[in-house]
Amino acid sequence: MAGRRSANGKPRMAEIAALAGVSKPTVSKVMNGQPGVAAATRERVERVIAESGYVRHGAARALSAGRAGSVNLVVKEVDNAYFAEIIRGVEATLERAGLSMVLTATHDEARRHRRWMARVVEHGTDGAILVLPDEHFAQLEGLRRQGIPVALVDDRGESPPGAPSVGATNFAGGFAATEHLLSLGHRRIAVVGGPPYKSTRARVAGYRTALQEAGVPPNPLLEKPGRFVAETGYEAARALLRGPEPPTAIFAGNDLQAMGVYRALYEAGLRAPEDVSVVGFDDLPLARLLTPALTTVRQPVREMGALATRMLLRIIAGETLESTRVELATSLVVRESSAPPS
Amino acid sequence: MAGRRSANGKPRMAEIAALAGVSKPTVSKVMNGQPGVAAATRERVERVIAESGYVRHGAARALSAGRAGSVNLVVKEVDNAYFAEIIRGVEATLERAGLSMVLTATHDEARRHRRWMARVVEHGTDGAILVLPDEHFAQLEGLRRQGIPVALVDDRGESPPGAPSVGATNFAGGFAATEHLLSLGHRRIAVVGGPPYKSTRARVAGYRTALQEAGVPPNPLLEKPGRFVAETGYEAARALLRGPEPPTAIFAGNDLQAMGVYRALYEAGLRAPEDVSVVGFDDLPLARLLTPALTTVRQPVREMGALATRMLLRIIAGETLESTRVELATSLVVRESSAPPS
DNA sequence: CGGGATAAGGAAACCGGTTTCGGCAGGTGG
DNA sequence: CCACCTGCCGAAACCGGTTTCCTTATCCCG
Repeated sequence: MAGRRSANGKPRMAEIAALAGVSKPTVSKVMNGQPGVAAATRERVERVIAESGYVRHGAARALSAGRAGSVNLVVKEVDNAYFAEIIRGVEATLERAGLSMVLTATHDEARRHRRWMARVVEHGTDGAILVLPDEHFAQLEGLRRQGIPVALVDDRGESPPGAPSVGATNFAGGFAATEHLLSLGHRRIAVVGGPPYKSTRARVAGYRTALQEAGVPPNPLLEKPGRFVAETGYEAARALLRGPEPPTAIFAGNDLQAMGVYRALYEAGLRAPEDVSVVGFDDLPLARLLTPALTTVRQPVREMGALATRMLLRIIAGETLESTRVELATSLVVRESSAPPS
Repeated sequence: MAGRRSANGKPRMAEIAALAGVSKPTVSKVMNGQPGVAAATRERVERVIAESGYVRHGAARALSAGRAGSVNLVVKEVDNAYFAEIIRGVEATLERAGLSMVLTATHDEARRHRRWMARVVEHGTDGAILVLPDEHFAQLEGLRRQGIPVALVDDRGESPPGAPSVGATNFAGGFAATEHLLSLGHRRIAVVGGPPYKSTRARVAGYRTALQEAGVPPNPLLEKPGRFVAETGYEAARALLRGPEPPTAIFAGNDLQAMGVYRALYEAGLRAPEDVSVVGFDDLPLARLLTPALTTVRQPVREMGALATRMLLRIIAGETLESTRVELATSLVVRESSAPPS
């Protein structure tokens, strides 16, 4: 009985076929835009589909066609503007390709690696995009051994061979930020670092190089460690401001840290940029909303997500990528938080 | 040949069965923890599974078992702290339940409704969570007619019957914020509204009621419309500050608008809270990071997402919910941006 | 007008699990 | 010693599409 509905009441392809007076394969061909169907037949089937509001059963499609129709995006945290921007870029690109996005958060807990990896694999996605992966090489390799194509965003520079990765020109960004402060006349420029990613180190390296080229001797007291959260920017700035020779400018490792720096200044009764200039990194949407609006190094985060997605889609499609590592350009965005020292 | 691998090289259940010297159904029972397997057999199968790193094929599982193992979360935008918090709450709850989260963004484009609805249905999720749905009743009804359980977060108050919805006590929040400002001695208190959601109107209603109870006559000039983006808070505040009788306090419709208010104050050379007190709504993570830290009405956004998810899971499990509408309590969080008028 | 090429469409196999149902072995009670 | 029950396990059907392959109808040209 082709006209019978499935248990949950959703119409099945066989029913559509019966209504249109054709067979299942013909309906399938119509829905997938494949040739081999007469124009009149095609139109008739399409009308029946439209009228009945028929939607294919995803799982069945995935099973028989071998594609899941979804890509898994793995981030550390969801509630973080940086990751949100990447999610946005990935989402937009997948949407255009007609794929769904499955979001997995690792919460940065090493012991959960196996869990989410199993989840990713079991959900049966067509590929995975990992952002700032902390995972060891071996675990990534495990994903790929399961036959799941992988693309990386802002990785630590240990990508397994064959997995494309998208980053930004962090060195150039750190250099530009520092050069900007130097050109304003600053000499005592502090920097707040981030976690030991390759990208973070490159930013600090750019900072050091810019100082060196300007003939400013390096000062270890002005280099503070941190993580990519506001608190560490706050702590670092507090320590710096209380130090023997407080800086006239602070280059924060990212925009969130810069917010922490703002807070430290606020509590100390100081103002940016009058007393201390502040420069961030990332140019998250909130950077321009802060008061004063934050001078920062723009990292095309959304585009990085979009590009990684496009690369992944090409791998899934079976194409071979010419370059497996791409770095998008950073650019300095001068706003209100930087000015010549008083 | 049970030992043969599938085209993509992933081991299949038949292979595992062969390795363990049992049949497919037995492996299936073991993996699903079903009875009818001797302890010794179970252990043997489990060892083989562990050793081979076998992971079930999600699509096949979804097809035959009738459950997809994923829930679709539909939001307007991904790169918005409010939605990010909800995503976080949903993600955590689903993760605990062993389900995957599929994220769909509507981008608030009415003409795309059919598109994402089709995507949601076709991906074959077990249920959907809609946040701040703009959709018409009929379209929501369409989703449910497809047999997809739905839960709503912060809806406009037109939920179709049977779909649970989670909100917050917006009226009480608006009331508390205004009462706080009144108790500080403010009388000229402005409010910036949001889009015409039920929840937004309730906030303004709370504001009006608080003023009324305090014997402060309503002043239409102090009520500005807006949307939930920083720009409208900025515009509204600018207009208010330039008006004939500028307010001594501004109650922004949400935290993003409050950032816009901050900017307007900054550009006017005014400070919060010395010149103008500012109160927000939501208590997004960034509220406490701003300078001055924002006094705001806390809305348990993450919990709202988590609760909606739990309700959805119960519907999926076939349970009947006793109450279909839940409102979580808001609470005033006093920080630095509010003080007595000077 | 006959034979080969081409296009349209359908029957059946298949994807990889889950579920149903029946068989068989071993234990128990009469 | 036999009938009956229980627990363990596997053969086969099934989920709802896609793909392969073959049949049939139509067309074209010598």
